[in-house]
Amino acid sequence: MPELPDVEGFRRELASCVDGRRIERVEVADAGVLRSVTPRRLRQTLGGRRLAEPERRGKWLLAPTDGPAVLLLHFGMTGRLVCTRPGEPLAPHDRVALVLDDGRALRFRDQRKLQGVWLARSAPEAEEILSGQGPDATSVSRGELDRLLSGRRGRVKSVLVDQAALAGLGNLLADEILWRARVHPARKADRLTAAERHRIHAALGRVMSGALPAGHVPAGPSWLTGQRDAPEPACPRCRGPLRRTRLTGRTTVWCPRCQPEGE
DNA sequence: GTTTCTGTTGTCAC
DNA sequence: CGTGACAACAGAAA
Repeated sequence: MPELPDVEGFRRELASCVDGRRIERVEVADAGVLRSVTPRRLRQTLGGRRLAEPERRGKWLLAPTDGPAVLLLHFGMTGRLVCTRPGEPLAPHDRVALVLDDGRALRFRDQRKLQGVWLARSAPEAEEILSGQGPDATSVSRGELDRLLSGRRGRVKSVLVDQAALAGLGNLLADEILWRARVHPARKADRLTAAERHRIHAALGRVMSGALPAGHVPAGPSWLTGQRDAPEPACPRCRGPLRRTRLTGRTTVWCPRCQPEGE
């Protein structure tokens, strides 16, 4: 699921669910998702507290408590947040539940447990966990992106999905952005022209404004993402066949006509 | 029935 | 810097 827009959706889900409620208790169904905290400390730290306004940073979700501690969530490939009604039975992959004082619960549901739940003792400790991330993809300026791309010798797609360079983009979004910008994903980042870098920045903005309100990468007919899993994927722009290859170990979809390899 | 592959996330060794 | 293995798991493909 989660790339930046999905996490933005989870942020809204968390905010509306927890909304001023007290956490009555914490249930850890599978401690395998706990990363910097024991079940006991999670229960003791969060029990009786309220969560403040949550914030998204790249693919991370931060939920400060009304104490010094900060809850951090990372969803990996299969994680999500759900707000359940009182008495809702535990779903197979519910790993952690924050049960609220009205019986509803915020649940961290995650099949594969590739990432998980962190608990920082303080705001600076939370920042420490996030350090090393590049600027958030929603707010990167044209100049910043220019410098970022110009200074890297790897392929442009690898740079876009590198969280240390730019935070928030994943496999689908990177393909979507490059397709809209008409730039081949395997182009060397430092050999892009200024015009191409500009197009990437513009496409980034358009893709974000389309995906953020939706809370996921849209798969509509005008989106490359809508074609990803089709048996014979066709370019929504030129109708030509899309190609599927592997780049940096990830499936990459692009249009050979709209995104020529050369130049 | 069983094995193999794939995947919206990462890290690590080479 | 790039590539591949791996982590953990389900569902589809072979």
